[in-house]
Amino acid sequence: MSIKTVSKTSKRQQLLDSALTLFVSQGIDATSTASIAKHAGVANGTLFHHFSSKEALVLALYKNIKEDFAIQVKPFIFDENKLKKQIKLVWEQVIDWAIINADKQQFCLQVSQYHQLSGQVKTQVLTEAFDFLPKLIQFGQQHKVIADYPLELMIDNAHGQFISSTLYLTNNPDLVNDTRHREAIFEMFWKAISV
Amino acid sequence: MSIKTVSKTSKRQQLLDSALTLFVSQGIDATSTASIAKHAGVANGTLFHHFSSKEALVLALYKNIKEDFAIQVKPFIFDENKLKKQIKLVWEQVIDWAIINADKQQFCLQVSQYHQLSGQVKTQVLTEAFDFLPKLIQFGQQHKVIADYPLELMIDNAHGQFISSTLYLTNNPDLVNDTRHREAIFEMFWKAISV
DNA sequence: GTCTATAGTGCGATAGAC
DNA sequence: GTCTATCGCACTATAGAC
Repeated sequence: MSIKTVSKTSKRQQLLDSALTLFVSQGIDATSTASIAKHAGVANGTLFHHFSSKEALVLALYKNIKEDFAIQVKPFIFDENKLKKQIKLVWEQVIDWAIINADKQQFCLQVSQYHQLSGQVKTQVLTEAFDFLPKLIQFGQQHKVIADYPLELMIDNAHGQFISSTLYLTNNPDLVNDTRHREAIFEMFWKAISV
Repeated sequence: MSIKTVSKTSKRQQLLDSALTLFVSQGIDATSTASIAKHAGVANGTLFHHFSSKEALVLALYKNIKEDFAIQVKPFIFDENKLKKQIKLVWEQVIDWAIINADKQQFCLQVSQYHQLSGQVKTQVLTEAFDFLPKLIQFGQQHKVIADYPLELMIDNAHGQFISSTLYLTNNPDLVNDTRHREAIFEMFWKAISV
């Protein structure tokens, strides 16, 4: 890897990092491309060399985050005898990721209401990154551990409970390591989706 | 009520109606005050006579919607012997409202990510309008029908499941009257919050 | 209370030198 | 690949006539 390549990657990454910081603190629309470049310590025009438009920057950031997130929490094998434990582990990992990466989680919520990106594109990013989710649910349904409600509905419900749980913990940081609250959060989720 | 007053109320309401339509189809930030005035059939400056700023317009619209919503679904008395039925009724009313008023529901989601309005103001609107919600949950907990998880957590969880359920039905309009799906939606919610 | 006209600002994106 | 400089446009909010 040449020095040039390192420099290239670096400026691009600096722009992504600065964009995340500013988007989360000000909102996406309220953050100008000029302010992102300034915060990243690069020139105005450099941003448009790496990203063809502001929308393209937002999408690239969104994709990076969701793909990293999915890789970190993806379980590789399903074990029918330990399925509840396995799902609990995934659930706790997912919650922990969202607490530790509160800024990235917040940005993803912003993107969900960012009209300049089409719903189709956003859905595609999600379904490609989280392809293991339908498999895990169907596996649980086949082994009579997960209730057999419609698949899409269960995914949306799980997503909704994930978001509300992480918002709750982010707004009450002192409860992140409180066993009673963490157990209650998982219990509600588990009772909802299990047989 | 004089003709003048009627006319005043009318233009103001036309502005609110047009704002809702344009916000939902384009996003709040992407909708200019000029385009709202044009859509409402009034002059540019008239908007700023009724609302001191764009933010004030957004807040007024948000308050109107949340207060109307809360009034429509608020139960007046709690009956310990029919509590599950009563909660199911409220739940179905709440879901039905969000489906019928899909634009208003969508706008509320946009507001939740609208940084120009402080989180404090938004929370205040919600807690004042939905003051019956903590009372209902605590009543259920006292009568051993609702699980005694922390109150705020249950409210957030219910809110999360409400949002995911209405998104699911809005994206799949043919399922709105499908009994299997509607039952599954309530069952997940009920299992999560009940003892 | 409603209008027209516009002030004043800040934005996304491009051009062209290095 | 990075920079400086800037174009052209759209926006919020105000001023002042009616």
